[in-house]
Amino acid sequence: MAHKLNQIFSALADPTRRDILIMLLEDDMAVTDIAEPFEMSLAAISKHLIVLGKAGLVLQERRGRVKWCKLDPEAMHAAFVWIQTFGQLDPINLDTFEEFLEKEKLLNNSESI
Amino acid sequence: MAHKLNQIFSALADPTRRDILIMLLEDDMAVTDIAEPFEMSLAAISKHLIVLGKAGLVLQERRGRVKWCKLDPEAMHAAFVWIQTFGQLDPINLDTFEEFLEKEKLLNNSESI
DNA sequence: CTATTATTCAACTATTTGGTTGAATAAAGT
DNA sequence: ACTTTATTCAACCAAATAGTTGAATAATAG
Repeated sequence: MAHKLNQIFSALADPTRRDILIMLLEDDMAVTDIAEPFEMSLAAISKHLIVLGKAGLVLQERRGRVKWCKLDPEAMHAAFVWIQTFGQLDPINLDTFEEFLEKEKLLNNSESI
Repeated sequence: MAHKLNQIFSALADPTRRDILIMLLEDDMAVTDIAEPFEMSLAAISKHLIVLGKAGLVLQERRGRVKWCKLDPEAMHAAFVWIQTFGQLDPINLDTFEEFLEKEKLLNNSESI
C-alpha cells in the first residue's frame, strides 16, 4: 500500500524506531538483543522491526531461530533525497502542479496492492 | 506532546501534506487556494495545515478572514540534519547507548505538556 | 525426548489519524 | 442590513497505531 516515502517517513516518526536504527549502526543485531534496553515488551519491539522492515530501513535475515536485523541505507537515502530535492526545487507552476497531482494519483492507485 | 522530530516526520509521512509543501514552494497561499486542486474537503485540508503548522513546517498568519500559509524551512532542516547526522554517526557503544536512552526518556517526559 | 530460547501470532485495548458533513464564526463586499 | 467568502469547529466514523498478555511455533541445547 501507498508510496514508499509514506512508509519511510512514518517509520521515522517513532522515537523507539529511530533509536533502534541508531543501535543498528553499531552492528547487526538479533531481535531479543535490540529489545533489551527498552522498557516495552519484546512483542512490541518485534512489531517495530516489522514496520522498519516494510519501510525498507532494516533488512532481516533469519538464521535458525534468530532473526538478524541490519540497516539498509537505501530507504533512508530515499528520504534524504526527497528532503534535499525539496530544498532545491524551483517554484512550480500551479497549472503543471495539477497535472502532477493527477499523475501521482494514477501512480498511487496502480501501486496500491 | 513528544519530540519535534516525531511531529515533523509524521507530518511528512502523508502524501497530501508533502504535496501541500511543494505547492507552497511557489508562493504563500490561503487555505482555500491550497485546497483547490485536491479532491478532499476543505476541512480536511484545513486539518492537514494544522498538522503542518504544529510540526513547524508551515507558518500561518491570519490577515482578515484569510489565513496565509508559508513554508518555514527550519523544521524541514531539522529532519534533514537528523538523517544526515545519522549517516555520519560513529557506531555507538551499547553501554553508552543505554545512558542515551535514559537521558532521552527524561527529556521526553519534561517536554510532554 | 525435554527444556530452553527466539520470535511471532492472536486477541484485545486505547489512542490517533484522516476523512466526512453541517453548523458556527468572522470578515468583506454590495 | 444582507450576502458571500474564508476558515474552523463539532460530532461522527473507519481504519491504523502502539502497546499489552498469553499461547504457538520452531530451532537449539542437554
